[in-house]
Amino acid sequence: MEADENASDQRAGRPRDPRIDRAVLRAANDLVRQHGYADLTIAAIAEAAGTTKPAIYRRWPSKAHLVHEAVFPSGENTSLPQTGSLSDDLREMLRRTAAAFSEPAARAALPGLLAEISADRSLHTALLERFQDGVWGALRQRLVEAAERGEVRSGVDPAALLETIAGATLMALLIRDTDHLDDAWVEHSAELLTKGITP
Amino acid sequence: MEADENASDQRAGRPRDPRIDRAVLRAANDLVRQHGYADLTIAAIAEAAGTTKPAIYRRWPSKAHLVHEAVFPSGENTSLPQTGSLSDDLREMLRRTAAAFSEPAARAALPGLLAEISADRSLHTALLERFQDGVWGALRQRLVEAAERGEVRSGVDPAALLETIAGATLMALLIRDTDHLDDAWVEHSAELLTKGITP
Amino acid sequence: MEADENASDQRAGRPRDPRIDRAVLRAANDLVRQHGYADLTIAAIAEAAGTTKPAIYRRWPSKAHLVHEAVFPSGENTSLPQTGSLSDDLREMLRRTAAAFSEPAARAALPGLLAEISADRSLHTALLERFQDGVWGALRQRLVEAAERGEVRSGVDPAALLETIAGATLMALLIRDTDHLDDAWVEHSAELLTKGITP
Amino acid sequence: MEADENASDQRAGRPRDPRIDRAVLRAANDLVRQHGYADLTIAAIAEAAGTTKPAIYRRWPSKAHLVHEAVFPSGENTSLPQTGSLSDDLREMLRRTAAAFSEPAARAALPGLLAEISADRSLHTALLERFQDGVWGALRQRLVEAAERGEVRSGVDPAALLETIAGATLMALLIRDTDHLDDAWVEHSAELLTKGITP
DNA sequence: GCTTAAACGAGACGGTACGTCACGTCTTCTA
DNA sequence: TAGAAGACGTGACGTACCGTCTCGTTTAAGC
Repeated sequence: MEADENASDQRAGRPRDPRIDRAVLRAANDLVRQHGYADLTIAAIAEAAGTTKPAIYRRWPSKAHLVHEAVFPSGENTSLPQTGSLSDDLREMLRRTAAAFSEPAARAALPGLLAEISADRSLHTALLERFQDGVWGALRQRLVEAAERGEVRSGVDPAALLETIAGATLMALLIRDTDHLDDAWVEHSAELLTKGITP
Repeated sequence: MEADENASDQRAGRPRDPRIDRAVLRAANDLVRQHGYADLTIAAIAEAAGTTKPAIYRRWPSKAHLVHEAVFPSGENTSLPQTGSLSDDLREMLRRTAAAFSEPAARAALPGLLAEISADRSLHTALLERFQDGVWGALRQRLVEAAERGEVRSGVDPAALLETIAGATLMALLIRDTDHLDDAWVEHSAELLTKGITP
Repeated sequence: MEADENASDQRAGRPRDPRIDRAVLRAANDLVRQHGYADLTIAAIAEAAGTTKPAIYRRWPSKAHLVHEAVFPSGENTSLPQTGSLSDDLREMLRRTAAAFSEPAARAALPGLLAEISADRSLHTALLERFQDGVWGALRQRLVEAAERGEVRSGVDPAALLETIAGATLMALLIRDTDHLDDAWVEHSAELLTKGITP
Repeated sequence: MEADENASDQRAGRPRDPRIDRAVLRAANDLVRQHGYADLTIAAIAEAAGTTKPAIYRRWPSKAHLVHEAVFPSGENTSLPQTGSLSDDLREMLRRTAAAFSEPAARAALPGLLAEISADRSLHTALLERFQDGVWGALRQRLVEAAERGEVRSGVDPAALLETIAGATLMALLIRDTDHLDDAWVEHSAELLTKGITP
């Protein structure tokens, strides 16, 4: 992220053991899926990862920072397939958001993460960036292109549309009993939003 | 929960002091607004209300049950004005949801409440009922009526629409920096959804 | 200790469980004897006593306060036998001090306690009172009586003599390898001090 | 410990920087005086000395070993002036012990050192040697000479007398509030012990 | 001049205890 | 029986310091 991290990346002192980073992220993902966010303790993560609490606190300032990284890894595939159709783009976007939020670890962690986000600005920023750099960025680009082609009526705010997609997905998962959102839900929601934004 | 409050509400022994109920709800509302949900403690509520922890636990089974009652009082005005226009109904619905969620205590408590809801079925039920009995019930009725008049295209699921409204509102508040959602947001969202559901 | 603790000793709220006090003191005494003062942890004491850390911290402000009470119980027999001879009094005093300091728990705890005493005024006071109320008070009285009978040369300071007795005993235990100070040591020290204070 | 410092002291590799030894000893002395033994950390000493923890652990095996060297430097003046009088020798001995123990760094460190000594044999040996080689050795010699001249009654154990001197001094400093022991204390104690050992 | 080996600064490491906090319950006395 | 008061077991918190280790970088002595 910073320019001075390339060449002489090596900071003084003993370097952090990257195996610990990986083991902790994996343990956090496992445990949050098994026990839920509230019953997740740093000590348990440390033990499952074969390390100690201080080693974790050296890397992440809080449980939320750790879990958000464990549950939404940054390296996820972000490229939307070329569909050429705004309707298909929306459908794919909904499918992906639903899939990401339904993934067991994410489903277990999201409500807790949202609670902490609303009380911690640094987390807020970190989580938003993680999504902007991922799937959402791609859709925003498609929307802009579609608008240029005249397929989107003027007055549609891309950011608001993304909020609606994410919010509808989240709320559906929170309210419904089901474990995941099926194709019918995706279809139904895509139709609603497509009709909502076409001229 | 309400069934045991019938005719012979009077149980043996000293009756509960209703002033404590009121003082606790008021204190919970104040404190959650000032310190947020996570930093809210039962002991602090008890002290601010001039009573004690056991007196609170006699009335509410957990912090979440108390706060959800303190933040979304059951006696709120629920009747939608007669507009006759589905578009106006939607707009009013969005306005009310945004207002309810933006109210300082609700804003501070909602994320925390959602986190606990997703881990506690009885809370889940309680919070949903509170909303179904309130504003959401009215809109559902309007939707059904509008559908009968042919103003809503077939295939629109009222429950999904409500989820979308609530989710979009919640997500906008979570993501944006602003304290409240302005009229432009309401207008924009109403237009999106109106177009989305009309035949 | 305070006058208002008699009649209405009962403070509001649930009273402390006296069995916990006893169990903790016994456990502290056991553990300090087995593992030494430095390796003694509050958590281990709590576990051995069948209780918890907060219950201990409610009663004693620090490990040192707890241990000093566990190792030098206040109810010890304090009355010196009537000997009528200053020399015998001194010998008995040395014997008792040596016995008290040599008792396994005391031997294990004393160096650590002294270290904490020198950094904590409240402990300083507490430990001194514990001894003044015990054996040392009796000897001081004997010295005064002997001085009145002319058996002690003027210029002898009772406090300094007590310091010498306690200091010699402590230092002998710290420096020597032996577990306890034998009769020969008592005899030898008594003779030194008797000759030192007679006119 | 000293044996490997003979002729070919020079081991392969970069030699240790003697300025670090001096800086660490000075920093330890300063810090123990300011903050006391318990609140003294190796990291703080390292920082104050402008070096690092490993450099310290390369030189001293533990905090106690370092502090005992920092607080009782080995090069102190040890020769007692020739008085020819046992009484004067005792007085001088008490004066020196009181001075050594009252020196601010020693006063702050002694109780903590004693606590660690009683749990670590190697420290025990090291601290005793430091004193035997210093002032105490001289007095022991005087006592033997005085005994040969018949100025000391038979049955007086030089070791026990030294213990009494050191113990009385230590205890006086532990118990009293004063910063140092004045001449009156020295006089009083010297008289007590002189009378105690003369035939 | 090159090699070698240890000291150096920096800082992460596993480990362990700390003292505190809030939970929700229980026990006492009093109203 | 409610209420005020406060102790209870439980369990996690985040921090601190220990003494060790692993880096990359000097610094001499010896070849």
